[in-house]
Amino acid sequence: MGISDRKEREKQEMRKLIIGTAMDMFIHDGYEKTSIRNIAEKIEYSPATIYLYYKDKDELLYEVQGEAFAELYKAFEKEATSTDPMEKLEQLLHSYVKFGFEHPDLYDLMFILRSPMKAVSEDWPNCDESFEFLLKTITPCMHQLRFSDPGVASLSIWALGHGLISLFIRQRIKVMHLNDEEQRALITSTVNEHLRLIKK
Amino acid sequence: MGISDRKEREKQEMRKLIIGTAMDMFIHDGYEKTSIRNIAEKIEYSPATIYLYYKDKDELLYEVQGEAFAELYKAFEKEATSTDPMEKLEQLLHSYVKFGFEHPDLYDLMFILRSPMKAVSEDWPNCDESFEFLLKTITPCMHQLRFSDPGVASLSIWALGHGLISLFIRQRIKVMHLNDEEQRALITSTVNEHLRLIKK
DNA sequence: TTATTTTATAAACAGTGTTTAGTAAATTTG
DNA sequence: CAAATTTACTAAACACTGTTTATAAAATAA
Repeated sequence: MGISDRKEREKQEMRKLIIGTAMDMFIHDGYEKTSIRNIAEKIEYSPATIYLYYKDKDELLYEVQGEAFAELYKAFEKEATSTDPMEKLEQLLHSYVKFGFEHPDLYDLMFILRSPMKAVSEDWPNCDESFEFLLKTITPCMHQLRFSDPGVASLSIWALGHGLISLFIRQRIKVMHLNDEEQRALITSTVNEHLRLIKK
Repeated sequence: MGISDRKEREKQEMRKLIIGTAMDMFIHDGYEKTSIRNIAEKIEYSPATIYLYYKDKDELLYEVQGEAFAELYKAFEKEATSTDPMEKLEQLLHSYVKFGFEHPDLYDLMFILRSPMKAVSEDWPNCDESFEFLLKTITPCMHQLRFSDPGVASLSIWALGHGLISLFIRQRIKVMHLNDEEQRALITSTVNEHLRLIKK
């Protein structure tokens, strides 16, 4: 069965080539502005070929989201390393916001873009891990936090971070009449204030 | 000048017909799924006619956003009426979240959708008023809040509310494995907790 | 009534996601 | 090895999209 092994390998390589290229183009030009035809052109295949490996553009987004969630998790592992539970929680939130600042297009496609149908009906690939990281970081902090419920605590922290980044990325903070640098500084201040407020 | 008066009046009526229809369709089917052709068909004009009254689809969104921001402001005026500053602030945040729950498609187009170019270069119509409402509600509360800066205070409250609603609307809270009703309840709890935390 | 301006549209352009029918190459079978 | 079959790929088409242009009809001005 050497031939079917190689064929399977080649199939997986082709899939990797497609989503790798898709991810690059999503980051550079955004999801909506990246067309199947553009992706096909870059990998020097016909547009129809992509449909032999992926059901539709939605599935392409779904797969790229999986890669992106894995990258976020890696950032968490690298940056939220403190042995002190509270400090680790602070590092985690800062890591999340930093990810949004440094990879706005990835963040967009992970948390702002309309969910692909596959993600709604099934599960998000590598997304649970990141949320688990938050939950497991919060748990040992609960006695030092002004929350009684871990669900409320985690959602409060996540929503604040997400709210700040998504308002920034989609340029809604414009109503505050600040320039880019001032906006980033204000967001960082607000994150720090929130971390202060939730502490007992 | 009676004729040009009537013409101006007719022009404004046509504009109202177009954005009124556009708004209805944006709410029912969403911005992306509503096409200029669909709008034209509904008002029984050719697609090209719409371009005599509005520059492009972006401008249509910009105008509808204006209407939507005005509606949000009206909701604020109706629901945040307390004479007690702190209570008024609580009413305001609850009004904001309620607006998101009750008009998810409007909320989407106001705060989540990519900004129209016109809104980036110029100003958002009727958006400043709503943010001003928040600022003016917060100002007399400052001495009772655990914030020193009104900018941080207003952004913290806005970002939390927006974070919760946008994660809900774009179905990201799915990772917490709760049903729709549980999600709404958790969001309301988190709002109440935040209001408790920011108080001195 | 004629000339001019205004208003509306049919048709086209360049793009999109996706499907279908057909071809050429690789593999399996006799 | 040759024939049959499966696999991999693509050209072309379908049904859309936002937008522009050239043209016709209606309303107004001269």
